[in-house]
Amino acid sequence: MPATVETNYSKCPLKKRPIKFEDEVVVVKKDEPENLSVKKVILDKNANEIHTPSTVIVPTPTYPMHPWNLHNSPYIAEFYRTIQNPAVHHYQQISPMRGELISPSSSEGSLSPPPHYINGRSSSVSPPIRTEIYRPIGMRPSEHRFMPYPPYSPFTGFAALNNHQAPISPAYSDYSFSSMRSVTPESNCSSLPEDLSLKQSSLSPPSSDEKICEDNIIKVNTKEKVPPPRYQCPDCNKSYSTFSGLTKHQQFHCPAAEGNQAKKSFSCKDCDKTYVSLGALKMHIRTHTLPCKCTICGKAFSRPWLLQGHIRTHTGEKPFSCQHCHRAFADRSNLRAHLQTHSDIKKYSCTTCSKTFSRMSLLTKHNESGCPGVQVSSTTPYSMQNYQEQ
DNA sequence: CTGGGGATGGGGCCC
DNA sequence: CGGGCCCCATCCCCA
Repeated sequence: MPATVETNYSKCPLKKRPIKFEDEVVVVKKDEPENLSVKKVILDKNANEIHTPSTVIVPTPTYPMHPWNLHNSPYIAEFYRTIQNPAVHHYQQISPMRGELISPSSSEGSLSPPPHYINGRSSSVSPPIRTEIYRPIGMRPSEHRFMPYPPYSPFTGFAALNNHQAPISPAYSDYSFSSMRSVTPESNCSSLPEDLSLKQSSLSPPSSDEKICEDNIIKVNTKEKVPPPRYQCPDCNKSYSTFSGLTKHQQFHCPAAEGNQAKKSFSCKDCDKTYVSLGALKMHIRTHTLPCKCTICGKAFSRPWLLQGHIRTHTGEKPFSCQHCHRAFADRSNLRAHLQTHSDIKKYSCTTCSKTFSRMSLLTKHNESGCPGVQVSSTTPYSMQNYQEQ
């Protein structure tokens, strides 16, 4: 069967993200010859073409069952099968390209993970197409510890197993490969058997609290906790709990790295606004698309919480009340402005006549309307330097 | 004109 | 990376 490359938008839940399919893996149910239904699962031959470290999506209860939900790694695809078909536990894998059996026909049909995914990175050499069994024989779906919650990265977990190291926590919240870490095996647990596939079951990947011992019993170590990793900036030694935090710091904040790298800018195509991050630009684009619509009056807003505040104008809800006069407000900012009216010391003062104002806008008006001591130019906008905060 | 309330926009930060 | 939240700013309106 020739490899085909297909761009398919129709089944992509995100609609805009094409999925490339290259090969099919045909999986035949092995131990029930009377039921030779061939289960076709479309897999990506070369997972790293789709799963760049930044685009890996971890299975969630929301849509773990669809092979087209970008979870089309062999792992996820097999996971999809086992969950969908609780009766099917045993598989053989047949290469559709060569028509040959590519998995050992061990009675349990489980395989060790392909080296292609070791450490979550693809190797330069493409591996044979293989799939994995996650649930051991006889285990009911409800017992399946690889149910897709909490979020679990099959790449990280199996990568660790394959390296004979303690697996990564399924609950680990940072899915990026850069964040992966490993720990050495516990002393009272020997390293993993050379080939997990020869053992009775290939259990679903344990959490970081668990160790696989030689008897394949997963032991939970409640004492030993892997400390959360810190990501340190090599330039200023500031550390961050997430890799993305460090990246942001390096890109935009690190004074030591100033000038080390070109600062990226992201421009809006609908207007001339430019932003330092894609996220900021995306946020701005919402001000054009206004995706949040009020169901009562139809007015549209750029962000959900803006709509929320607007809906309060319909309902009359005022959750923010002044502790001094108990007057209630629908918006926290307006309460804050109101609180200024209770303060003897006004926050904003004119540097020229020393008159104070509760709000910046009032000081602005004061200057624009002609502070007795200042010459206001009609062409010069009011500058922040014209006032002093108290 | 001034002061204040109401409504909304947008950047930044944290999770 | 996105959502939620916070904070600041601004505009409009009214007393």
